[in-house]
Amino acid sequence: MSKTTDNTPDKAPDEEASRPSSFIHDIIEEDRRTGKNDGRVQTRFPPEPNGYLHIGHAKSICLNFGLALEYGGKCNLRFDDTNPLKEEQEYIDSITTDVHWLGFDWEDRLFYASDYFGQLYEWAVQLIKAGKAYVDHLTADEIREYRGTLTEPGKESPYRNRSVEENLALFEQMKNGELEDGECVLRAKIDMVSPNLNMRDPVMYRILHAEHPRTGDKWCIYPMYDWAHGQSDSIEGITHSICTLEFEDHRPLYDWFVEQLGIHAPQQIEFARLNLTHTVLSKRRLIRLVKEGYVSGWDDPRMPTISGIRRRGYPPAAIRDFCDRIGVARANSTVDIQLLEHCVRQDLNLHAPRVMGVLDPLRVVIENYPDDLVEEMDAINNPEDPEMGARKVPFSKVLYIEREDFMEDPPKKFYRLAPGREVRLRYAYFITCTDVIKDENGEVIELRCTYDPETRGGDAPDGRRVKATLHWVSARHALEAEVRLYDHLFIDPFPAGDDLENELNPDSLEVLTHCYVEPSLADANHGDRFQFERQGYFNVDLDSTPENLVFNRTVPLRDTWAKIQQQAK
RNA sequence: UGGGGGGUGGCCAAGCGGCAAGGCAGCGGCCUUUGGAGCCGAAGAUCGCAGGUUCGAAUCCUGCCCUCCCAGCCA
Repeated sequence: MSKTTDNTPDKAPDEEASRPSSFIHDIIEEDRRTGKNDGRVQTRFPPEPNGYLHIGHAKSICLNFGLALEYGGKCNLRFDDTNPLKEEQEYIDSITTDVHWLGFDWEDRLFYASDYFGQLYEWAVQLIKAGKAYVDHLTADEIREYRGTLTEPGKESPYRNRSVEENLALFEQMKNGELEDGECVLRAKIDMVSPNLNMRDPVMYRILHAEHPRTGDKWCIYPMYDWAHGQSDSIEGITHSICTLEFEDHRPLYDWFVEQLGIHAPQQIEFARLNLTHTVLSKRRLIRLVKEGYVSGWDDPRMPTISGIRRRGYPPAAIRDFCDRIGVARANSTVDIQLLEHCVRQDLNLHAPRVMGVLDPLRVVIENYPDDLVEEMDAINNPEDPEMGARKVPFSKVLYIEREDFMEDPPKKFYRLAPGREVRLRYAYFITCTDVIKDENGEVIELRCTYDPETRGGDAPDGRRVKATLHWVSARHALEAEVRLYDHLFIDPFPAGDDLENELNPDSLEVLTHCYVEPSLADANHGDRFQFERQGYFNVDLDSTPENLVFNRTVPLRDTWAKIQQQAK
């Protein structure tokens, strides 16, 4: 993969910079101190290929790959593909794309749980021989009944004490496809009265005559998560197997299998998954949004999916920064989405070239400007980074400015253009509004202004000041564009995400047409990110063509004027 | 009313017995050819509650309250 500044995580161990601290770092550092695993750090990111990755996964990805980077270890990418009924190649492809996009590289360590089906089968036979596993012919319903409840102990299956020979023969039949789906399962023989339901003889294998994306029809028995995951970790020499809190109750089982087999024992460590305000991050709800058409797809720029935020224009470095800042802990929490937006702005402020674009155009005619003159004004590409250079922006007699930058009868604190008032056009001239033209409905359709030739570039030789600087675009030279404005998907900061009809923000998407942008944007490519001065950060959408430019508003600039207006209410 | 977790300013989160970091949000001000950015400043915490141990407790002990997870042949 290509390594660019934009896409390379900076986690090299350094002395002074404040290293992230968390209970996981503490565990790892203690392990290194005591020489556990020879001081090695090996992690993995283990997605199930049954959906698209979202910002919550990014937290796990940054954590796992980040720890490996910090401690000179390795992080594998492993697909947990043990359920052919739900998994598809499409998801595998999107996941690898997304992890790479986030800036992480698993080199030659791309693995699949299905790589280990053979080994898992042998180990299962080993457990059967040790009297630690048995084939159970109870139906699914019966197994549930026998499992007991949270407060009542379970009871043992009548098949629990079959002989080793019988179990071996039956398991062989399961593997050979001689039995029907659901006819029986292989179970671990542990403890039916354990207060931890996971220990009440958990199912290890079920029969599924299903085509697997990678192993095809080679297998008709598939391992359950608990049986596959820890053993896969062990095979790969994982030292710290990091997962989310809901697997905490599975840890005793994870440890039990590894101990019975006498194989390398990774340490499972659980952390709290990410929740974000104004959105949902559960796979089920995200699927509904897509399948029921509330959004245009998995990559709709309003979606919290990696593909969605990528299309929206969020830089991967901003996501990484966000993941560093939210920390890792065991307390369930919901992070304010404003922190994510802050990280996006901070990255884009430094890296996005500035351009001018008018979203809601108001025509301005400079009456004392020569009819056919065109001047090329010098504009700085990024005041935060001189290395980004400068460009020329054409100026002429007829311009467009932002409609909201003019008020006929301005309130107190409104510094922008008004009748008789002088303001600066960015990188161009001071202009003064001399007349307001309206249509028959009284709506302002054009402004007449004069300019001061002495102020070329934006400074007055006599030292006089103006209170506002407006962005603008030359009417003759401007490119027409469509601009899509986005807002939070859900109105409520803590949506249940079930009653979509009422919970979704009806204004989460606003499409603006007939916007005008400066001509330099003609060569912009898909994904290119810009700051439209005074408005926000935008990128070129996938739908954009040279004939029909389309921009997404990634995130607006902070807007203190809007705040003042709010306070006035 | 079984088991396993968690409760530190509005939101995250450090802290690991010596006297509550930091970030986001919010609030002032400075600066500014983006009302952006940047800079400066102030404010904000009975550390879930109640006891106890200790010279000293957010940190240790006890009890209580609240909250999250678990009864898939999903992961």
